[in-house]
Amino acid sequence: MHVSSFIIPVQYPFDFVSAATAHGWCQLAPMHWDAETETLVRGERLGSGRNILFSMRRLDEGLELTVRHDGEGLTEAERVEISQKTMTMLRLETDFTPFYELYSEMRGSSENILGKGHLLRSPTVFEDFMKTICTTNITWSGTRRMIGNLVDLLGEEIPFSDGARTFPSPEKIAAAPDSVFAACGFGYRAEYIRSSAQQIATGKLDMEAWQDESIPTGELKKRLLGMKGIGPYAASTMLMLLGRYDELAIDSEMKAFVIPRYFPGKSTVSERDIRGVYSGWGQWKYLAYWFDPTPK
DNA sequence: TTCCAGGGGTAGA
DNA sequence: TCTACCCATGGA
Repeated sequence: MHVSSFIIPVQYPFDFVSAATAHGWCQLAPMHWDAETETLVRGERLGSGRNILFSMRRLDEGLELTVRHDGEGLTEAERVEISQKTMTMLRLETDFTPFYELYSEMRGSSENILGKGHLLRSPTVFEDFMKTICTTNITWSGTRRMIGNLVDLLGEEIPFSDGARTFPSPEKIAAAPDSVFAACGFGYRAEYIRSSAQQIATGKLDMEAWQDESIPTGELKKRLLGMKGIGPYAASTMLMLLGRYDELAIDSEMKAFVIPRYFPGKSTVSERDIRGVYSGWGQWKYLAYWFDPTPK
């Protein structure tokens, strides 16, 4: 086993712990958050064909990446690939300054928000899509179970990693037998997962192209809603993961947050009223909700 | 047993 | 555009 370690520069303020843990993605395989060491760990298959386990940790001089792998030392291309995946996962290239400025304007100070906003995402749009499908109409424990099963049953083994695996490719998921889908416990979501993986595996769909910032949000939303299994909630969640924060993903969780704070005494509130709560936040509505400090 | 979860597809108005 | 009904699965 080899352990390689290197540092990638980070522009501060950047709140790494917030980025890694502010939403539940760090609890979904093949990601793992070690709270004690404040380290984010993930299994990954590199373009070179090598399967690695890498972890990231904050240092004053930047983000330290530690990579476990077999065979020879990492090539320069592999280091670049790991760095790029890290940048994607933590949105290190996004400038949240306009959000902090608006936050300061709306709430009087940006002290509590500086460095936050980098909600963790997967290295690929495909992985986030699979995970988003598995958050619909199910408890969070169910989401974790389904994704954990998917990674255990179809992900590739990583040497010297204590059983860690990679997230399976679209091809692997598309080709998996029904028995594996049943064992994952997807329920009726199985056909959505299978068909989207097949569209990618057969080259009919390039989901990674959705990262293109020149696509208008409205157009992106239309494409998302055209996918089986993606409705208003899932489309808005995907838009957030794609770095578009102007839509709210209204689900039972958001209602449970908003109603006692903004509509005390009411048992139900229309989606229109919920949108009204964050209507003044322009391009940053989702983050305004996510980092809303309003007490109950 | 029934209800429902970080909803969505479909049919019918 | 809106509503009723159905959808697998597991936990409460």
